[in-house]
Amino acid sequence: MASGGLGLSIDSDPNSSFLYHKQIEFSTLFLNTTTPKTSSGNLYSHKMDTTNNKNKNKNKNKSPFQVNHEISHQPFDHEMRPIINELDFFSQNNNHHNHSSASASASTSTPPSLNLHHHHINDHYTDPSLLEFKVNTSLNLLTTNTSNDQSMMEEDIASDSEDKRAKLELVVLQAELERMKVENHQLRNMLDEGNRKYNTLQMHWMSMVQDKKVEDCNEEQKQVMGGKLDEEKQNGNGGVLVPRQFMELGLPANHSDAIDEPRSQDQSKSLANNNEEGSKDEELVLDHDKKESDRGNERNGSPADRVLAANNNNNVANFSPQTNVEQAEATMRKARVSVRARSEANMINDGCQWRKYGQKMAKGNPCPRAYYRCTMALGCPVRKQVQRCAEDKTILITTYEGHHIHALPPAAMEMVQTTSSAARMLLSGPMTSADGLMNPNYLTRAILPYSSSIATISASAPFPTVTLDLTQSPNQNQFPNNHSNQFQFPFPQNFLPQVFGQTLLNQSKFSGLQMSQDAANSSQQTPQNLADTVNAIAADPNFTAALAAAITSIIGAAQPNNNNGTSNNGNGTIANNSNGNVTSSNNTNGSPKINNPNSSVE
DNA sequence: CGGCTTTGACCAGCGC
DNA sequence: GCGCTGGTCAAAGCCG
Ligand SMILES: [Zn+2]
Repeated sequence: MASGGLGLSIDSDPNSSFLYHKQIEFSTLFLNTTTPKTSSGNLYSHKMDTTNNKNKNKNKNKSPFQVNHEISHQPFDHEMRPIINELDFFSQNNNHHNHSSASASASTSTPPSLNLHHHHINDHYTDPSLLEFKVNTSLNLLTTNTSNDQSMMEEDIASDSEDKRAKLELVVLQAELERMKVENHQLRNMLDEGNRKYNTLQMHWMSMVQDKKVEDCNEEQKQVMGGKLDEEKQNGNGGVLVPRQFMELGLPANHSDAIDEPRSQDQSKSLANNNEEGSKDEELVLDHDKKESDRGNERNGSPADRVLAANNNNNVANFSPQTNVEQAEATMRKARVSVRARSEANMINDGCQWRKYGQKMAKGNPCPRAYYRCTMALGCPVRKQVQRCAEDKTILITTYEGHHIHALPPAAMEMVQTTSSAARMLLSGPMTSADGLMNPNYLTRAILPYSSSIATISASAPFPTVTLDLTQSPNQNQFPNNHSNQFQFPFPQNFLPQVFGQTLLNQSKFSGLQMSQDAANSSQQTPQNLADTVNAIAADPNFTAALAAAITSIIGAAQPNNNNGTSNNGNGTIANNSNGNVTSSNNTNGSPKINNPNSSVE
């Protein structure tokens, strides 16, 4: 609506913004005025005369050079009118040369004096003296009230033209404002794009470095406990399926795949940072015995527990020196995936068969919490808790824990993929180093693209938990108070991620499920190792801190407001609405299948 | 009768 | 040590 709307083609270049145009003109102007006796300097003086009487009067009393110099600086201060004149001038020139139609419209609406001057300038462009003379003449005509009718008419025309110009300027400014907005938006997009690419490269680099480090660690571990590894392999091959799984869980050395490397690195890193390595190892062993083995030894009632006990005993007997493995195992078994979904039914149909083994009244929730155990395979250690949300009883919260030892039906796969995507995004998502180091209850958040799911991950010990919220739209503002902590972040595809991915739920063990994000690593890694590593990673504050530091270094520049070191709550949230780099295969539709089991949660 | 649910009891962890 | 809470067990009962 701006250019040409009033018959004047102010901006000859529709793609360029007004301000940019102005700046370019300014630079040209300044350069010209710094050079004495240049024709362009007089040109500006002349242009001022045509539009500004005050300047025109001033110009009369000054030498051409002074006038030119003074006026040339006015646009730099605040006055926009000279700028437009200048633009107008050049646009007319451009129009003359490039756009005959536009120049025609401009000439029709331009006062005769303007055209006259313009032509004079063009005609005598190379003669400063003549030009100056013309300028003075023009001044007299416009500013002095002579009895010349023609001068009166020109004055009226000039006043009319000023009104038009004022309107035109307003319109032009508005248009330019719009252009600026659009351009600003485009620049932002470019910046985001650049940041995203940079992040991806950074993540890739980190993963490569990490892999290399962990390979070294694995080699060392193999040298230390080579015999035990063979023993472990024998158990895994000849034993029952269930024990083998747990052996895999706790035995990264069995698989020198890259997936084990992050954990080893993390732990080696943590150990290196800890001066009390020996005592820490002992604590880890004891803790593991207490938490896992003792339970199994004392409770041999259920087959699952017997399996747990057997595995724990094996692990302890075989790998008590290998605290890394045990720590990872203990951590992994505690990793959880929580799914929130609206359901009138009492349980989400996740494709598995469950047997209820307990029910308790949870604190702060009038609805009881039901405990289920997977019965699809004998000894499957997977358990889940089902509970209705206290605030909204239509929301069913299902929390999974453990890893299936059997193939899963398609219905379960959907849940797996959805949750995996969420976990992958969350793990690969950013967090500040401060969050990772200072806040044990680190929480991040992601909005799954192409789905109405919002996922959060809490790395709080001892249960790293991924929460997939299927009840809300990503558009909803769930954390109005945390906008300052939210920023876009693209998820790298090849970082650890694919990892967590399969993981916490790990429903895909032995199922041959391929993550959509099949990086070369994932194809080489066993799902169990993925799960193992992911859980260890999620629970390892050192790793999360390192990851956070790296990511923060990237994001910090783009998001200065992101408080790296001043996060004062443990729930600093990070929102991701990136829809670019996450190749999520999840087809979540926000309405998981519901069945009507006999069990009752309420 | 087998599988499942119900439900009270038990245990461990944690904070005071 | 005590109480609270979460998690689990297992006997009893229900159901197809
Ligand atoms: Zn299972």
